[in-house]
Amino acid sequence: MRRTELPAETVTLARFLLGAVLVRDTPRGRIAGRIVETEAYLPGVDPASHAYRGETQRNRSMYLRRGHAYVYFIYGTWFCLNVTSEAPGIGAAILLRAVEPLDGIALMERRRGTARATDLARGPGRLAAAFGLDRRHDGLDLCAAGSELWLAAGSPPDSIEESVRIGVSLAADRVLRFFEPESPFVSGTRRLNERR
DNA sequence: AAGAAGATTCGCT
DNA sequence: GCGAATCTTCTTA
Repeated sequence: MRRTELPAETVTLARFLLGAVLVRDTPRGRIAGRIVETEAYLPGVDPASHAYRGETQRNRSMYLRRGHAYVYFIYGTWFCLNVTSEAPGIGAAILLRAVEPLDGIALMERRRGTARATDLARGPGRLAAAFGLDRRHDGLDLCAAGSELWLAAGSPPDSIEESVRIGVSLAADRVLRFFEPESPFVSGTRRLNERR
């Protein structure tokens, strides 16, 4: 698989990442999935972004140059993986919400405790769990040669659908979620043009 | 120092 | 559909 070059603007990157492949190379083998759902957390004024109130210990990685991993822990149980999206010093990122499992499916099944393909990585917490991601992966360069976790070129979706972001209470009306509408691996119930 | 909220998921009703 | 689980982080509600 070939590495990808990333576009330089957050929403553009959120759309670009659909169809790209997330890869983790572990001693037990390769885990890979095709990205089918993303959410943008914008630079500047975005009250829903972890970077809205400035840099803190937790969101430090969001300020890395585009193409780095920002992994955070939430609800006492789950990790979520983001791809940073702007220039160094600007806090912004794309949340990876769902992938279609491609490689390492047995590893994913073991980590997730299910064999149902559409439940392996549908939702950001499940995705990170299926890939075995945690704090160790925070700040990794997803475009670096030899990186354990990296982004590969894939196949672009036939079409892209948009909606409001899922699970956010602030700036809840902003249409910043992007997904492949035909994919059964997409999370959430808000599909197709729902823009509450 | 303490408390509330959170970019979620799962199981039960 | 609703609430619990579970704990880190930030704010001071």
